[in-house]
Amino acid sequence: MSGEGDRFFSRVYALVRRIPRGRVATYGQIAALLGVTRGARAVGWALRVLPEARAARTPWHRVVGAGGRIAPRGGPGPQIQRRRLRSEGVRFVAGRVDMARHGLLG
DNA sequence: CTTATGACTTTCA
DNA sequence: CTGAAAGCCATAA
Repeated sequence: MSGEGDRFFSRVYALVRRIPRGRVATYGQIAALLGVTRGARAVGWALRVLPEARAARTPWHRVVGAGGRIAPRGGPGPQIQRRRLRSEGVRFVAGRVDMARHGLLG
């Protein structure tokens, strides 16, 4: 198979779209769920190039770094992400998402 | 095919 | 706790 639907990026978007409101997943977890144990950076790349059209229906803000850290990057991204998560009831502890409470297994 | 890139992660000092 | 260094991956050029 080699259609766009099989592209790694598309699979990342599809999985991110399944993250429930009020919950978060790490880049590494998403990569692992896609069968790429150490593809965290690739997941980050996928979200970095996330088309604005898809962004509207993709809860990209529910993807955080290991330990619940908001991935630092240029622009207002981090601030927006933090605000959206808080509006969903996600709790932060010491500037990091409380993974024990909002992580995939929490 | 070879390099470069980046919204990562882990390890070590 | 901080920060640097190295490892890893899918893409782009």
